[in-house]
Amino acid sequence: MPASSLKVTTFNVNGLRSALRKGLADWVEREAPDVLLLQEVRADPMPDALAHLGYGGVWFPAQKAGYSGVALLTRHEFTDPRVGMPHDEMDAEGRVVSAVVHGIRFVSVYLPSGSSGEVRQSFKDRVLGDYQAWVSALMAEGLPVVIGGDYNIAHRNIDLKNWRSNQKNSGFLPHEREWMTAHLQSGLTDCHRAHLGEQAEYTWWSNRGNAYANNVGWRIDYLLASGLQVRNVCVDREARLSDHAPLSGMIEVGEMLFTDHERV
Amino acid sequence: MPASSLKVTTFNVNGLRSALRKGLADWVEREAPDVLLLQEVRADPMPDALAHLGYGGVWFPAQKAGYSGVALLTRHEFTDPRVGMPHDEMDAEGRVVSAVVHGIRFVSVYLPSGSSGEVRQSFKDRVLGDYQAWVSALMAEGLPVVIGGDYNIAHRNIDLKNWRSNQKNSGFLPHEREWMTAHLQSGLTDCHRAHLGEQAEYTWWSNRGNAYANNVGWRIDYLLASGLQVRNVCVDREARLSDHAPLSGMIEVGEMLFTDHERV
DNA sequence: CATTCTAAG
DNA sequence: CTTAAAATG
Repeated sequence: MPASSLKVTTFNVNGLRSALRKGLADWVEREAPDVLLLQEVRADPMPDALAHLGYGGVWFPAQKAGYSGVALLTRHEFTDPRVGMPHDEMDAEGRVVSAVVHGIRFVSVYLPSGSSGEVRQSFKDRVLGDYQAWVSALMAEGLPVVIGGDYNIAHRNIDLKNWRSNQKNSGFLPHEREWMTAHLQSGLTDCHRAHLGEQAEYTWWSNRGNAYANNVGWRIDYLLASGLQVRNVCVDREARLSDHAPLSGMIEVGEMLFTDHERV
Repeated sequence: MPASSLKVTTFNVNGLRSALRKGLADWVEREAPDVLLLQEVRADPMPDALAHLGYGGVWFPAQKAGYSGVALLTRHEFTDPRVGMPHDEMDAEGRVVSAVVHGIRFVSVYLPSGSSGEVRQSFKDRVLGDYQAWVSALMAEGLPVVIGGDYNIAHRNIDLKNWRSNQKNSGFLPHEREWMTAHLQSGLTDCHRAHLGEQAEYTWWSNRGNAYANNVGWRIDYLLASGLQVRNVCVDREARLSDHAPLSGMIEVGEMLFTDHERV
């Protein structure tokens, strides 16, 4: 067996059942990610959803039915699954899950939206600090880390179509952008941005108006990495399985990390 | 102009907006009822819905949005529109509307369902007495009366597929059936039954299971008449615009009742 | 099981 | 605009 690689996909499915109705299973079969990080599952755990393609994993639903919820699915063996982080409010909403696959800690995260009003914005602001601390502690454990998720923050002007008119809107507030800068400076590479250079590419388009047709989008989904490189990062804008697009990348892995029965 | 007739249709649309999406306007254009009695409109008044076909009329929505609501639409002039009856609970739910067309008082009525539990069954039972008194008073006014509506009661064994297993279910309870017998004996003809003889024909099929395909239905929608005859009563089982079928009949009317500008 | 409303995004 | 749930039938 030659030196191999792991494909990782992060995807806010906006309702796993909805995405499945639209053909998510075919997409997953075609794209065959080794690790699939899902956000906004909006359902109780569905271990059977992609089991026929060999995927198992960790589910972390919100307490409230039909709301939020994340999952980490993989065709490989995984260890040390963890759900939540030390933040009661956040954990009630099923927003972080992680596990180790081939010596890499993968994280699926769905940071809160603040767009529905002050209450949720201040919740989001409170979460950001605790999440940063949690990620720093995770990185300090020594394993390489790959985070995929919906941060509900566009980092820079090139990360949304209309940055000028959105400077007072949640998701592009100055303090959110500064938090994102600090988050990356804490030791994470924004793999998608690294791959794009200064080009614009979005991962989410509002359902309202003709945002998708006019490519009036935001880049709020990220693949972040610490201690390894993610190459070939790409957005599948054509998937149309959600209001977000799947974001994928390749991780180079030495052959010694694989065992035969895991690679079918 | 020869002696003419009025076509009347009663139809529980289970959401007027839904029925319009499924082609109600085409159905109305094709069938061209002179008077259209609607139940379960489940929307605020929609005077524009069938205006392009010449229909205007009286709307009586429930106070609660998206719930219940009746209407009486006609291509003719109408007088003395009335909404509700003296029953606060009933009137809050938009369940009776009437108007006079060509000297005939038409009524659109949607009697409550009792199937969701005791509270609603006892509401239904209370309504039945007051509704009977209201209809008797209406008939005493002297005009011929045509009532079209969803009574949520199957009268006799032949009025539902599985009468044996439904004897303890709301809609076929002994006291409801007795009420219906008394209602008819108060001076109303069950025009559909009169037309059918002892044949079975249903007007509603549950959405659950394969009730429609297996014709496991109930006859709970009625055309009732006092002081005139309704002929050619027919159910359009094929319409598929609702879980109910439209029920129509013809009323013979002397030519002197028509004025030219009303017949386009 | 289908409709509409609500909360949320 | 879309999802999913809740209430209602």
